[in-house]
Amino acid sequence: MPNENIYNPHVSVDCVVFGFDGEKLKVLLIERSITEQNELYNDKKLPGSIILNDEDLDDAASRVLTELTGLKNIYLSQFRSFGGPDRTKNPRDILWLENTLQLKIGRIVTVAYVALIKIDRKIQVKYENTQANWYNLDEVSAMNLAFDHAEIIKKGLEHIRHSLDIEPHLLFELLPRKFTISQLRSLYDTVHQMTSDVRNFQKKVAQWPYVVALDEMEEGVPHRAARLYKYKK
Amino acid sequence: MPNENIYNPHVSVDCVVFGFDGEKLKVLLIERSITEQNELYNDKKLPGSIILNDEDLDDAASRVLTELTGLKNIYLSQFRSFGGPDRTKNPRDILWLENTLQLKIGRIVTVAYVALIKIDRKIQVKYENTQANWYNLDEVSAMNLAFDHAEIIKKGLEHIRHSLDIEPHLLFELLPRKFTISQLRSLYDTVHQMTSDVRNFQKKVAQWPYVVALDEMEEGVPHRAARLYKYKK
DNA sequence: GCAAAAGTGTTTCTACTACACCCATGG
DNA sequence: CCATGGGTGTAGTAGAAACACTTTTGC
Repeated sequence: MPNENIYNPHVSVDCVVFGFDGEKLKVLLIERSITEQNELYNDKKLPGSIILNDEDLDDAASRVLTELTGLKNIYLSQFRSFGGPDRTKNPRDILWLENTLQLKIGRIVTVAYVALIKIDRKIQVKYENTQANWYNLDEVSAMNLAFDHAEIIKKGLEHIRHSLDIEPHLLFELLPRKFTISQLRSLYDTVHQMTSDVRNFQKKVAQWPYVVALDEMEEGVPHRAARLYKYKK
Repeated sequence: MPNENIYNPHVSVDCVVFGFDGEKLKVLLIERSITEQNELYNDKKLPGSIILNDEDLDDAASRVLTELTGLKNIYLSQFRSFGGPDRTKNPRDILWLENTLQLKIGRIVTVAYVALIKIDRKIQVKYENTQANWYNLDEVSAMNLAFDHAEIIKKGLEHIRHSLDIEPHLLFELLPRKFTISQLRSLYDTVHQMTSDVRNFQKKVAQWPYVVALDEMEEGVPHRAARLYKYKK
């Protein structure tokens, strides 16, 4: 198998890519099709890849994201590795791996990353015959997912909630460059699983020096237009 | 090489084991000796191991700790993986690995754990001809360490400071079963890199329901004896 | 009796909570 | 003119911070 000199088939990276559509947190999943005993089987998987020889883990995760979205400068953070000996034992997953990689596969330890992207950026969601789509996080538990990807998403969500809690700057990775306080509050509430008071929230962001008001208003809304703000590091 | 059926030589675990001696945080390191070109070379390394085939990552880390200390029920938490392609390229490290494991070694991705242990427990610090010792964390940066273990310790320290901050229960993993408020405060201050006020600290722990006063006092101290407390979950 | 650490209260300040009404705009 | 979401202030509470002296014990 020629790929053995290019790939390290013992370690992979997987990315839990989060977005925010104004109402809910979403995760980017790749559609997967497997023909198993002449039956076509569809499920989803996380964007990921086994690592290349001589490739650093962070670089592998960046590569996956760039190939998937066409974007650079995405917030990306390693959060956990998954290496249970059973995680690559589902026959469907083995079949898919060996077809995709043209490699004999044993146990794969995967290093998982979370990424945050602005869902409004027109991302190229196609990559090597794969189609990616955004899904609400609360739908994910009812889906068929490859490997232990359901578990990875769950842990990734916990991790990113915690990160967004202690590091509010990261919230702006999920919002458009220009946003209203309502959008920010909606995101904040979603992340913290609460409904915060409008006035108290305004006070809170007023003392975040990195949220600056613009001389611009929302347009095309059927009610009073809200002021736009931007994030300034 | 016969070990190939037992070990997975592509993935390892390393444990950053923290202790507290009453004054400073310490880390447990293993003395390593290498004979290189007829010269004996000494340095230190983290306790660790490549994983066994069909062994989960957490199990591998537990195994390392149990073999090292003889203890079970140690707080242990995965915090990060390190997989730079250069981390196993130092000739000294390669030599040591191949001698120790009797295996040809390529790149190894390591999954790092932090562990907390009560330094007073008489641990069996010997294991397979290795000798382990406690070192102050501020001395570590000046030491010769194997692989990228200096980096791993640094990241582990950051991680455990954060964990101890958001989860005060973990402080008691580092203290003796019976402790004084001073000891607890000293640990707290070390972790948080501050010097807290004595009275405010007493008030704070008074409302921690899991710190309970005992009917016992310190003994053998050349001043007023302090009350002893215990941690009750 | 003195050195050394234990133990104890009050005040201030700050951060978070609760709560209700008028405003601007599009249709 | 009405429906929809935007935007504003005050009072109360709870938790953290500042701050100094008396107590106990061994030597």
